[in-house]
Parts: sequence; structure tokens; C-alpha cells
Amino acid sequence: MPTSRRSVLPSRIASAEPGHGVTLADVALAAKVSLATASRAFSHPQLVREATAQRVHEAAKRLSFRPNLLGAKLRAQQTRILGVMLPTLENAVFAECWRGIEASAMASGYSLMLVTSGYDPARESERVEYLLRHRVDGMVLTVADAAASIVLDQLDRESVPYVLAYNQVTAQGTQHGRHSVSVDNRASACEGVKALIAAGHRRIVVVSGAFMASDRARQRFAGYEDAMRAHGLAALPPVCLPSHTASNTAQIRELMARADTPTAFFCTNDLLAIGVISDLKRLGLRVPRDVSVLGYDGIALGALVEPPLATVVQPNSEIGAHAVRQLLQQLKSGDNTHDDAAGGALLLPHTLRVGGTVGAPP
Amino acid sequence: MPTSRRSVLPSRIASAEPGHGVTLADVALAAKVSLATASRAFSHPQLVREATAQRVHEAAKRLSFRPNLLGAKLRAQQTRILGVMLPTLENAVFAECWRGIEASAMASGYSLMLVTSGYDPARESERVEYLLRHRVDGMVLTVADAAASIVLDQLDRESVPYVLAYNQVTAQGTQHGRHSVSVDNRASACEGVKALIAAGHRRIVVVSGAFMASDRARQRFAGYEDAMRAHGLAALPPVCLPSHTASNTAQIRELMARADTPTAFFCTNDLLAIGVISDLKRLGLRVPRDVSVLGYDGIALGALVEPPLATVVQPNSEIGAHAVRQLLQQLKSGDNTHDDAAGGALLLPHTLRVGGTVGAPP
DNA sequence: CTGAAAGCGCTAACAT
DNA sequence: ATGTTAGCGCTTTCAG
Repeated sequence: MPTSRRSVLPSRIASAEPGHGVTLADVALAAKVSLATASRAFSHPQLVREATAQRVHEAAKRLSFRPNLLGAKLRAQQTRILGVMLPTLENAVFAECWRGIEASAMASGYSLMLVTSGYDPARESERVEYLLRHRVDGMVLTVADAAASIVLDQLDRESVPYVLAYNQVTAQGTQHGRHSVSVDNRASACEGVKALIAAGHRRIVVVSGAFMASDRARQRFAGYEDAMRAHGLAALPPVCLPSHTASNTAQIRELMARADTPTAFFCTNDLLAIGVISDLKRLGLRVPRDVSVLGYDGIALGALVEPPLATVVQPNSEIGAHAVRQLLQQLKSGDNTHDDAAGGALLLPHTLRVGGTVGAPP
Repeated sequence: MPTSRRSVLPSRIASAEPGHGVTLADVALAAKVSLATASRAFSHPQLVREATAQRVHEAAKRLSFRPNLLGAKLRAQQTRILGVMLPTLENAVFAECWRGIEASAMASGYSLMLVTSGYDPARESERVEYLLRHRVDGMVLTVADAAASIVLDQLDRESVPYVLAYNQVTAQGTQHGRHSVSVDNRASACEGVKALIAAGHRRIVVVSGAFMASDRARQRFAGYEDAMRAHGLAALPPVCLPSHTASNTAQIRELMARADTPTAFFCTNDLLAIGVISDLKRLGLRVPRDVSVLGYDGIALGALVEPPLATVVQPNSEIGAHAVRQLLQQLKSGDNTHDDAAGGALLLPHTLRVGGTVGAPP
């Protein structure tokens, strides 16, 4: 009678908590089958006679049995849990991405464990270690700078399967067998800036949050340089605004007070763009009448405001969904990241949303 | 030699994956102590001689041992994992709340499992079941309508410890021993509307997303009625906009075309408010010159736009942090939710942000 | 098709 | 202070 030993546990109220404390052994007992058969009735129904399976399921329902995933996971030596590390959810880009991640993981029967890093490398390491202790089967993550990431190096060393989202693996990263899902940051930024140029702009300034720390900001800046160069225009030095969200009226004012005041801003993300537009308004400037602003990300909010934010649109939830799919595939084809020749950067199509905050120069 | 049996597992590459596959038994062996002592060196260092503990830790580092939380959790019969169910992260309110939840949980050594419900009751049940299978010790959640929530009833029945965030437990909920952390929705909304009235507005219309489905929308509407009544004004019927984010220019136009056109809108959340402001602009109306708009939530973005969104500010990340703290306390004081007399609604202070999109009526 | 039994990695009595 | 041992709930050979 393997059921009676549970009474040693402190203050377990027998029937007050249905499903809590009912084990597969109890179900087996109630269905008058062995533990093994009960297990099979759930995991491998084809290995058990129809009628027997029925009995087991009935007993399970009657006892409101809830399988304890912990036991299964421990035994199976794989958790079917995916770790997800994103910089923050307060930037809608990542919130939208999470939607894709969750949908994709759920659809494949995988669970998720989310942590945020706040773009802080120290926290990145700590959180990853934390995910690893939970024995996640793999991870989807966005790091500040993939090219200089201690945490990715560690993951490579331990050959933990992972897929980057948004960070775009470059030639150098490919050697490590890294995988990534993103848009083509450089080409898409170039396209966006070309649209600005096509609208008549010549003095275009890039505005970026932590420029040095973000690989994407740098890639997008390179795209800007490409576009400017292609049209024989001088690339201006980027302006770095301290925070991703705070208003920086002072810096903007200074910029607009210079001799050759820019006629357009290319902000490396939408949140920043929205902040810049507000700063501009505060200075009495109208957008796009006096200055044009182009963002990057394509968060839903951008389409909501008036005028709509012109921007380079990434398929955020798709990026998340594909990252999971990619990771799952990697898991299936053996734990070793390095054997998959199809690895590297998966580039998803971007689109341009123009009009709105982009117009002709004054 | 309990270490050699692991070789039966399929394709385990011995030293390629440090930490992966190294068990406490290996560490014990290397440190020449028993499994129990090795365990104690980590969990109860005071029960072990200094020098011994040292040896164990060294061995652990040398083998890059990473504890498998699964084993510990299974044995401990508590996972130290908290489930979190939020409607969506794409509304910044919940993203901000998550920040508080994560910080608070991490600080207390708890892990998190996040799911989103999309305000869909069916998905709510499914996701909660999912969390329960993972044996979360308790949950923090926000449901569409706490008063009519199947999932909360289930949680009550099974006496799973949980704390509501944003949903405000009312007298009826208190009987079930429910806990919640929120602002005082009704009083704060009332205050907000009074500010509108103080600015000179008389014809104030409430705009809400899914009104019938959201308890908070209803409570905030009640606050609006209180304010109107207190000033002898007629409460107008609320306007329900289908989506939380979509633009609804047509409906707004219709509203503004009526004889007694409202001079102010009270939107039951900030995202909605931002949408309404854009719709108004599209109709050629200026905010707050022609119409005033008051939001509710206090998302960071609202302070960023120009003019800044007038709104009722909730301490979102605090709500999350307190919900976790509350839950942890509940877990400590025994699993039974119903014995805690201190239960009920924890109300956090709200603030008002006026000016910006609220001005005098035309 | 079903059962018995051996663990997955860890912790906590219970002995020394 | 340390070792021995018995499981946590589940899956899965290996035998019948």
C-alpha cells in the first residue's frame, strides 16, 4: 500500500486540495493496474489496451489527478522548458516578440521561463545561470551586443542550444555556429534612410540610445552610412541619448540651434523616436512640417499615434515565433549546435511605413 | 561507484558540456565526502565543518557543478516557482508590473513562470492548469473579471495560494479569503473626474474597452458616476470601443457630431486614451484646446508624449512587487488561504497627473 | 498487453 | 560532524 506514507508530511489535508497530492500511484491503484500501465495510458496510449486506458483515465478524473511535471522532467532528463531572456518588456518590441514566443512554444508543448536583463551584462550572466539551473532545454535571447557577449561565449562553451532574437549573427558569429532570427538591420536601415533622402532630405542625423552597447544600433547606423554614401551625402556623427525613454529636450534643442540644422532624424528605435518627436514639439517645432522623424521597430503604438510614426517595421511576433521554431529544430537534430550547416542568421522581411512623421524638408 | 551508470544515456559527451551531467554525487566523490555532506555544504553550511565545506565547494567549482533544481524541487515538495498570469504584455501597464514582480521574486529567491491570457477566460483556465502542473507554489494574476471568474473559483476550491494584481477584491470576494493588490479604482477614478469637473467640464463621457468584461472598467465607471453625482451632473452612458488598441475614428466622429458634444473624455486606460487623442486629431480637433482627455494607468509612455497624457497614475511595478510579497507571506503562514484575517484588498496610493491633455473646456 | 523494479538528482531523517 | 538510507513522482527497460 504505497499510498499511506504520505501522511508523514506536515499537515496535509487529505481531500481539501484535489489534484494536489494525488499521484499516479493512487490512480493506478484506483484503476487496478500497475503504476507502469497507468503511466503508459497517458504517455503511450497505443501500448495499452483501449479498455484499460479508459479505466485509468476515469480513475484519474475521479481523483482529479494532476500529473506532476517535475517527476517526469527529472526522469526524462529534459524539461521541455525553454528559457527566454529579453532586455525589458517595457519596450513594446519585446512584448510583441514575447507573444510570438509564447504562442509558438505552447503550440509545440514547451514551457517558458522568462527573465529580463535590463541590457546589463552582469545581470545577463546571472539570469542565464539561473535558467541553466532550471535545466531549460535551450534558450531564446536578445543580448545588448552579441559580438562582445560573455554570456554567449559561455553558452557556446557549454554547447547550450540557443537562438538569438534581434541580434543579427554576422560572419564572425557564424563560425561559432550561432543562430539568429532578425531582419537585415543594415539593409533595412539603409532603405529607411533612402526614403528620407527620396523625400528631399540631405542633413539627416541618427539618434540612438546606448550606441556603443547595442550591436543593432551600430548595424543600423552602418545602413545609414550606406544610404548617405550611395547618394554622395555626408554621414553625420550619431547623437546618443542617455536613456531609451527619457526626454532629452536640452540635447535636441542644442542640435536644432546649430548652423546646419538637420531636417530629419533617424532614431534607432520607435520609443526613442516618440520621445524625440515630443521634444521637438516642446521646442515649438512641428513634425513633419519642420522636421521629419523616422523610427525603427514598428511597434503597434507607432501606427496609433497621430501623425503615425514613419518607421522600419520588423515582424516582432514572428521573430519570436521563428526563434522558438529554430530552437526546437536545433534541439531535435541533436544537442550539438555546431553540426547544423543550415545555422546562421535567419533574416525575416521588414517593411517600410512612410508618410506620417516623414515629409519634405522645410 | 554510483557515477558510472550515466553512460547508458544516449550520446552523452563526457566533458563537452561542463556542468551538464555533473551531479552532486560526483562532487561528493571528488571531495571525498558523502552525498549528504556535499548537499549540506550547499544547503546548510552551518551543519558542516568549515574545512569540509571548503573542499566540497572547490570540487564543485573544479567540476563546474551546476545543481539540478529539479531534483531538489521534487524532493522538497515545493518548487519555489511562482506562476504569473497577465492579460498581455503589450499594454505597458503589465510590462511595468512584471518588472516589479520579477525584482521582488528574484530578491526572495523565487522563480517565475509567465503566461498571458489575452483576456480570454478559456485561455485563462488552460494556462492556470498548465501552471498548476508545474507545481507552482502560488500565483500572481490579473483576470478580466474577478467577480465572474471560473478560474478563481477553481483556485479557491483547490486552495491554491494566489494574489490578484489590479483586480480589486470587493466585499463579496473577501469572503473567499481572496487577496488583491491594486489602487482604489473607484475612488481614484472619482478623483480624476473631479479634476475634470474642477477644470470646468460638465459633459464628460467615459470611453472604455470591453466594458462588460472588465471589473476595473466598471469600478472606474462607478467612480465617474460618484464624481458626477457629487456635482449634480448627469452621468452619460459609457462608450465602448471594441479593441484596446485599434483606432476608432468613426465612433469618435459620431460622438462629436451630436448636439451636446462632450468637452472631455475619461478613458479607462492610457492606451485607449492615446488612441482617442489620435482619433480626435484626425478629426481636426486639438487636445486639450477643443477637447480634454484623461487616461488611467500612468504608463511611462504617457509622460513622454506631448502634451503629456493627463491620467490617474497607478504604481505599476509596486503593484507587482507587493503582490509577490503578499503571496510569499501567504505561503509562509501555511498553505491555507482562509486563515489569514489580514487578507483582502491591499490598496496602494495612486496619484493624479493633470495638465497636459486636460484643459478648460472651449 | 501488463507488471516489477531501477533509478533521474537531490534532501532529510536517522544513525553513527 | 559526517555517513547511510529512503524516498519525491514519474518513465522505462526488462520480464513475463
